[in-house]
Amino acid sequence: MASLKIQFGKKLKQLRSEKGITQEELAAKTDLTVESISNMERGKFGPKFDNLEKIADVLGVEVKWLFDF
Amino acid sequence: MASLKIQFGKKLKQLRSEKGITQEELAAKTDLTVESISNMERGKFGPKFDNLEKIADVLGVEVKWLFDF
DNA sequence: TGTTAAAACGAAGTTAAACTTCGGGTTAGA
DNA sequence: TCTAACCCGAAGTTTAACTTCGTTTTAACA
Repeated sequence: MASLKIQFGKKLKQLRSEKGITQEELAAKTDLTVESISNMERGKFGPKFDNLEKIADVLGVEVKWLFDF
Repeated sequence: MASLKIQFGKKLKQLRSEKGITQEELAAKTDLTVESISNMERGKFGPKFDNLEKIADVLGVEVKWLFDF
């Protein structure tokens, strides 16, 4: 079973794609860099708590759906 | 609407209580201190990603249920 | 009332993971 | 080709998570 970071990354990428927004747009709206978003989607690291909330807000989903896998 | 840390903290406390385990037991099984667990439950800070996974494991729930509120 | 376990709480210091920056490489589509 | 979007590694920075120490509170119980 893949690690939580990997699973979270895949879900993040999936939800972002479904919303039709780019990594750059997500980065801008969360005050993060594109590299950080990329790293999250590839499971290199997970977001800290405050950014988890920001990401969910921008994607327009509840946090729990980022962990629905 | 309460912040994510506050909501998460309340949910953590609720799930831990339901399982009938103390903060000390949870701390021991997650390699954290009692103070850290206490701080999380009171919304002072959220766990980092790796510890989020550990906490869910010890409580015997999927991560997403820690964000179900 | 007195005792104890469990948890709350604050302050101050440490650590490590999140995050950035820089550079180059890959993929997919027009 | 050309370009937008994304991948990827390495090295440095930042800051929130985490610890440590100490005190206080709460609730349950003899």
